Order: sequence, then C-alpha cells, then structure tokens
Amino acid sequence: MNLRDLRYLLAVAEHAHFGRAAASCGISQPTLSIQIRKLEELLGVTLFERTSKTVVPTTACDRLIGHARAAVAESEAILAVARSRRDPLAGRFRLGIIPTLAPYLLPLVFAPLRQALPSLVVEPWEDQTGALLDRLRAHELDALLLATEPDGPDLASETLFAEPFLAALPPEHRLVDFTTVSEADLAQDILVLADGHCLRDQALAACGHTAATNGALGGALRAASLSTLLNMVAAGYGTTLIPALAAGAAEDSGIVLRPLTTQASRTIRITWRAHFPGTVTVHAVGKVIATRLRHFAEGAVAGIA
Amino acid sequence: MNLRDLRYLLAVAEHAHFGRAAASCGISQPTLSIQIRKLEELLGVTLFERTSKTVVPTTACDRLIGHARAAVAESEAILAVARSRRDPLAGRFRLGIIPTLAPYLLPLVFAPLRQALPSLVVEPWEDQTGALLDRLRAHELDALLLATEPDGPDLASETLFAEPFLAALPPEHRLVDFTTVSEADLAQDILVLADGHCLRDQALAACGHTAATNGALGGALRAASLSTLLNMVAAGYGTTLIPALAAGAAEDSGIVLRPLTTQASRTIRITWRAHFPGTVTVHAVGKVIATRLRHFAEGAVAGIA
DNA sequence: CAGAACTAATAGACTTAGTCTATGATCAAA
DNA sequence: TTTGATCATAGACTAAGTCTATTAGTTCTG
Repeated sequence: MNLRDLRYLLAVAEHAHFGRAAASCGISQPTLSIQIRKLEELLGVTLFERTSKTVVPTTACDRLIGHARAAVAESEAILAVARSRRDPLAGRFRLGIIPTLAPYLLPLVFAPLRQALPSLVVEPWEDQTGALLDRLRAHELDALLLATEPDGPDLASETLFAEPFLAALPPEHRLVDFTTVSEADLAQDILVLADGHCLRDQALAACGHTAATNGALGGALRAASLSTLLNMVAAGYGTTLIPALAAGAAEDSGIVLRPLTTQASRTIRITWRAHFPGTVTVHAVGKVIATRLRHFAEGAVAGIA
Repeated sequence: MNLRDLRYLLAVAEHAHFGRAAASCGISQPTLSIQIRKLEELLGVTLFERTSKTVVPTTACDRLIGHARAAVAESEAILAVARSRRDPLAGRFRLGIIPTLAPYLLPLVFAPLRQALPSLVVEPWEDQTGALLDRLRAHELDALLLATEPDGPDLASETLFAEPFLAALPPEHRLVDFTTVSEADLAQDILVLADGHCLRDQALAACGHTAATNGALGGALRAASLSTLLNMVAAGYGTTLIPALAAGAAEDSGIVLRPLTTQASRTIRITWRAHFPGTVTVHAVGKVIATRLRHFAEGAVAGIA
C-alpha cells in the first residue's frame, strides 16, 4: 500500500468520478482505474461500485476512508514539520560554555545573536570542559565554547578569538608599580581555581608550574569560581591570572590589573561534533561572537594599555 | 513520500543502526541508506546524525517521528479493517421486502439465515415495490425480495420460489362448498389492497380485471395491509386472493381457504443492482430462503390439498 | 603500530511497477 | 441508430527501488 494510492482513493471518493478524480490527481484516468483496482486486490475488498454512470463507495470503503484520510493527513503533517524545520538558523541551539567565560561573554553576545539570528533560540549551558564534552558527545549539546583544543577526531572546532590574560593584583601589592608583570613574579603568591577548570591549568602552565609540581598550593586557596577567586585577590590573599573579559568584574572589586610581559592569552574556540548536521548554525553563531569580540577587544585594549 | 520510507525511518530510529534496521525491513543496508537519504532530501532536513559507530536522530527527526508512526498505524488500520471485511458473508445486509411477504416470510427464514450465515446481520426493510427499488438504486439497500420482475438492465434477479395464491372466503361464503375456486367466481366480490401493492395488481389481473377497468371497487374496500384485508374478509365484506405464506394468519382469523382451479401463483425473486459487489452474499441469502421455502411448501401443500 | 572487524556510503546492473496513449465495452440520451 | 460519456484493457515507456560488490572511515585487539 502506498500513500499515493490512498490519495487516489480519497479523490475517487470525493469526486465520485474517475475522470475528474484523475485530473485532480494530475494523472490519466486509466492509471487511476488501475491503481484503484490494485488497491482493491491488495485489500481483498471492492471499494467502489461502478457503472458507466455512477461511482458509489461500498460500505467497506466507508469504513476505510477515515483511516485513509488520517494517514494522508499525518504524512502531510510530516512535510509541514519538515518545512518549518528546514531553516537551519531556526530552532534551539544548545551551547555549552565554560564557567570562566560564560558570565563575562554572554552579556556581550546575547543581543547581537538575537539580532543576527532572530529565530534561533540559544540555550546556554555552563559547566567545566570535561562535562561539556561528555554532553556534546551525548548529543545533549550542539556546540561548546571552550578555551582548549578539541581532543578527538570526532570533534571539529573553529577559533573565535584570543583572550589575553591579565595579572590581577590586590591594590596594595608590590607589583602594582610596574606597567607590565611577568608570570615568574606572579608565581610567588598566585591563587588558582579548583580542579577541572581549564583556566587553572593554563594559569599554572603560564607560571611555570605543572599540576604535579603544585602541591604547595593549599586546598583553601583553590577557588570554586572565578568570582570567588577575584574576591580572594581583592582581600589580599594573593595574585592571579584572569582572562581579559573578566576585567570589568575584577576592577569593580577594586583589583588592579596589569598586562603580562609575555602577552599570554587563551584561545576561545567553538567546538562541535564533526558529523553534526547543523554546522551552518555553528558557523553563524561563531561568526556573530567573533565579530562582537573583535569590536570589544579594540575598545578594551585601548582602555587597559 | 511513501509509507515504505516512513517504515524505514521508524526502523532506523528504533534500532539506531542501519544494518539491523535494514534486516528488520527485509532489505539491504545500502538500500536503506539510500532511501533515508532520499527522504532527507525530500524533507530538506537531516534526520539522523551518523558516524561509523552511532546513529542518533536529530531534533527535527524527533518532531517528525510521531506523525510517521501515526501514518503507518493508520495504514495498518486500513489493512485490518479490510481484512475484517474481506469475508463477503460478514457485515450488514440490508434487505428490502414487500409488505405482503415480510411478516409471513421473515419468521420462517430468520433462524435458518442466522445458522447458515452467522456473521451476516440481515437488516430487513419493509416497503412497497416502487419505494424499495428507489432505495436499492440509491444504494440504501443491498437486495430486495419482490414478487415482480426487475424493471431495468441495471438490476439483476434470481427466482427463489413460487408462492401459490389461495382463495380467501368468509366461513359462510357460498364458495366454501367447492374444493377449488375459479378466479371468475372470486371476482364477483373480491377485495383488494390499496394502490402500490403489487399483490393488488396481481389479484385484479388474475380475476380478469385491470387497474383501469376496476373503478367499481370503492375506496373503503381498499385495505392498506394484508392483515386488514384478512380482517375484512373474515368480517364478511367479500373475498380475496392471498399468497400461500399468509395462510396461517388467514386461518387464525377464521377465514376459509381454497386452492384456485388455475393454481395461479406469484414468483418471489431476490433482486439486486447488476454491479453490486456483494453478489456472493445475495446468492447465499437467496439459497437459504429458497431451501427453507421448499421444505415449507412440501408441508403446506400437503396440509391444504 | 598493524591488521581485523564493523559501519555507512557509493557504483552499477537489474527488476518492478507506475504511467501514458490508444482502444474497447457498456450504457444513456438524442 | 448514432453520438457522447464513462470506466476498463493493452502495450510501450520511464522512473525508482533494490541488489551485490566495493570503498572509506572507525574502533578494537594482538
């Protein structure tokens, strides 16, 4: 049985006339007669009582026709749903973002995203890199904003922008007198985030520590969030490295920021499954973010340097 | 779009594996891949995100799949309904019967019909010949039991049995002394049914009258039903001709019955539209009635003659 | 690291079946 | 009787669904 046959059946029932029904289906009358007869043979039931003058549905046909109508309607619903989904720049876009980026990036990009992709609903999801990757691979997220390279051939990524690191110092710190700060100086009393944050590893690496050689840093000094870390620095517990987008929040806490002499930075990428069908959306979202950040960077660099 | 394609879609969604889905559909894996891809092209939507290891439905697919399931279910409902209808000896059978036959024939044939055709629901409809023919041609009835020949090439019929006429006399009538009665004698004071009953015309014809030459019979003497006619005869208003199956009812009224010298009879036929698809049912019903009446006639003839 | 095992996609040949035009059969009305 | 209309049938053509064989890419294992 075929949806086409059901459409033919409905047409004959509606017109009670093979010729006109065939015309309404855009086929010839013999074709329609043959297909109806085949359907009758398949079902083992006569559907129409024909004479050269009249075409009347049998009682069996009356019973069937409701289901035929429903089947055709459902198939057309499929087409309708597909049509409404055809625009890849519409629908949900579940975007995972690392915690050291989300609170500072999102306020900048939400408005531009809504303007550039009005029918795309971006649903942000904040978590650490490892968890985000798990969710991405589980198809629970569509793309990620990470500061690390994707770690497998099943993932693809695109660089969006480079985010400089800044030295964050308590106002009374000895290093505030310098215009730039070296990572070696900073390493003396650096505070880092808790395990799992990529920023923690990057900060340690920049200062010449590794996770293994860093046993000296006590548990109390491992902040759970960048916000907490900023509060600790402001309170004079030590120094830290922060990403440039957090500069505004840091300065609001009374922290003094200085560029690094090495001008070290982290690279923010958008990452997705290599086989994800919505790469068009990924690139569109990535482009909006990169453009917005380029504008921001120009202003920020001017402000800090 | 095709119901087959939808079945393929459901199979892939269920198995999340092209090879196994193909096997469950009884086709090869390449065929399934091609058909899914064609469906995706038709819909303009990617349905599955494939890697060599995983097959995951897209969100668009999730939205579609309910409709696909419904469409397939409806198509299978069509098959189920057709299967249940395939037995032509099942379902309704709307049988029109003339009023001079129905009340006397139905009690005889209902039980045999139910026994011989247990899944056939015979729905009797009692009316005069003309009205029955209209309903038959309007597809509101499936077949008729008539005492007249079908009157057009669009109808077909089969003779079931011959029903003798009997002279019906008031107990004190002068003709009761004869063992048989001639129609000419009966014509002296014959009572007939109202217009529209075929029995009226047949009785008049048997007695040498025609409807045109019969102006002498007053309106008061035209009974609306055979039952009334019998009451009138029993009350001594005159004589009449009755069909043999009404003999029992007549004798219950105290009427005396006599065979006609000519042994005149009417022929009961079953009539249907020439193109009616359920002729199997018609013949089955006709056969049950004819068989039952043959048995009855043997007993009746013995009893009356 | 190399190769076996598995998966989905592609290529090319084959078969089915849907479609058309032309024609036939039946019937009703002029 | 003829004409016009309707549905059915016949034969040729075309589209598309299917198969086997093969390729490309991954994953697991020795």
